[in-house]
Amino acid sequence: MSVQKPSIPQGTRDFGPVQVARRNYIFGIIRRVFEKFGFAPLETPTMENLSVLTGKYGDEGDQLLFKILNSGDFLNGKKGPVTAEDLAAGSKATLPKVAEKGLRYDLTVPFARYVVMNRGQLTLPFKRYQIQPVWRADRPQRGRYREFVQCDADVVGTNSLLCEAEIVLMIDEVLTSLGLTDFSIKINHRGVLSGIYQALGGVGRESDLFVAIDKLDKIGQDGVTKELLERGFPQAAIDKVFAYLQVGGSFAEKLETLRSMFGADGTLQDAAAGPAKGLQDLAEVQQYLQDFGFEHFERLDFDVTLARGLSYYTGCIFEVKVNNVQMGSISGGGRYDNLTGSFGLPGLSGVGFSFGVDRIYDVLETLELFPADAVSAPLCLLANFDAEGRPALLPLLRGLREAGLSAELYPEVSKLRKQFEYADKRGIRYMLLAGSEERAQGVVKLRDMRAGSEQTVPAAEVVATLQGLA
RNA sequence: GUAGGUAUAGCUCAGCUGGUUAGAGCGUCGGAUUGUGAUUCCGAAGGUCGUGGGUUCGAGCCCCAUUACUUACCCCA
Repeated sequence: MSVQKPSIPQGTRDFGPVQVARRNYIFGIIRRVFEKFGFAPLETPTMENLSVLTGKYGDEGDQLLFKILNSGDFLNGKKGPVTAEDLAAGSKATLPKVAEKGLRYDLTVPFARYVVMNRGQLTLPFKRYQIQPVWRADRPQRGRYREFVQCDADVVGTNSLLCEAEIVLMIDEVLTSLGLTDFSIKINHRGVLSGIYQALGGVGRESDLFVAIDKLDKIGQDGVTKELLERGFPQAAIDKVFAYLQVGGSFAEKLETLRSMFGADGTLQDAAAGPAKGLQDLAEVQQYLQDFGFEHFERLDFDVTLARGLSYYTGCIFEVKVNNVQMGSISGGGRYDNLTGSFGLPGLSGVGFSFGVDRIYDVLETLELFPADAVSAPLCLLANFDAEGRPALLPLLRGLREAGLSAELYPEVSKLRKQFEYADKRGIRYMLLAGSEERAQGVVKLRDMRAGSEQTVPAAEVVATLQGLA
C-alpha cells in the first residue's frame, strides 16, 4: 500500500497560528470601522441555491461557480434521470439535474437575496457588513485564490450620495489604520463612461470599450488603440476616447473639463441620467467629503479609465490600488440601482464595497507592516525543572490564569535549553524560572525573552509583577 | 478556456557538454562543565531526483507522455 502525499485543493491555503493572528488583526480593524459607521453584521450560508447565483455574474461568472453535486444518487434525482440526450447536449444541459446548490461567489448577491427574503422585517435604509469566505473556480495566480475572504459593507434603500462619501472615508480609515499610506482610492461613475461611449456616436460595443480603456495603465495607449481597432472602433472614435481619458487636473478641474467636453459632444441633454448625472454625483460626493473635513484628497483619484465590475454597477464605481506593490485592487465597489430586481423586488438602490483581506495580507506582508504583537502566544512560560517543583508551580499557573494572564507550564521535565528554545520560537515574552535555587529562597526568576534581562521577585508577588508587565 | 515555466532532502535551491557512493544553506534531532533562547562550535538522521515509457554501455541531465505546481492572458478581490 503506497502512502500518498497529502495536499489541499488548488488555490486554497492553510493558515498557521501566526497567519490567523495577523488575519484577525486585519478583520478587527475592518470590523471596528464598519461598526463605527453604523453597519450591522450579517452572515449567510456557505452554499446558495444555484438559481440564486447563476446569471448574476455573466457567462464568465457562471463558469467560475463551484457547483455542489446533489447528495445521494445524483444521476437519478427528483428532476428525473440523466439521459443520454442530456449528456449529448453537454454539461450545461446536464447540470440542473445533478446540482442544485453552489458555493457563494461573492457577498453582494447573497445580501440581495437576504434583503428580498426579509423585506418585511427590514428597516430601510439597511446597512450591513459581512465578513465571510467566497469561492471562485478561477485559475489561481498572484493575489488570486479559489477561496478567499471578502469584507463587504453595503447600504440598500437610499440614493443618498452620503453613502458614497462614507465609503471613501471608511476605505481611508481602514487602510490608514493598517499602516498603509501610499494608496489611491479611484472613483469613477458609470454615467461618465456611458457619456464617453455616447460621444462616439454609437459605434462598437459599449462593454468592449470599457474593458479596453480599463487596461490603459496596464497596456498603454498603443495597446488600448490596438484592442479597440480589433473590436471595430474607427480611428476617429479612438482619438475621441483618448481625448476624454487624458483629462487631467484636480478632481474639480476634471469635472469641469469633462462637462464642457460632454457639452460639445451633445451628450448632456438628459440631466437626470448619463454623463450629466455622473458628473453631478461625483461633484456631490466631493462636496460631502469636503464638508466632512476629509484630509486625504490626494489619495482620492477621479479616474476616468476605471471601468471594472460593470455587470451591475450603475452609479459611482470604486477601486483601491496600493502603489509600489505588484498587486491587483485590494478593494472595490459601487452603486447598483436594481440589484434586488432579479429577485422580484425592483427599485431598491444599493451601494457597497468590499475589502479583499487576502490581498491586503499579502500587501502588509510585502511592506512588513504587521505589528510584532499580532501573534498569539502565552505571555509566560513556566520552566519545568523537576517533579519536586510541581506542587508549587501548578497553583501558581492557576493563579496567573485566574488573573487573566495567559501562561503555560512546559509539559515535561527537560533540559532548560530546550524549554528556552520553545519559548523563543513561540514568541513567548516571559520565562518563569522556579528551580531548586529559587525554591530555597522563596523567589522566582522572571526572564524577559525579548530584552534578555532577568529579575528576581518573591514567589507571592509573581502574579502582580506579570500583571504590571502585560 | 489560451500560452509559457518549473518539478532533486521537511523548506529554499546547486548539480558543468549524459560518466563511480547526488550536494549546500536553513530546519529537525543529538552533543559541547546536567540551570538559559534569539547570537557559538561539533555531529547525525533524512532523497528509488513528480510519475510512466523511450534513447544509450550508462540518464537527475536527452526524447515522448502524464500529473501537480506556478506565471501571464481572458476575467476578477
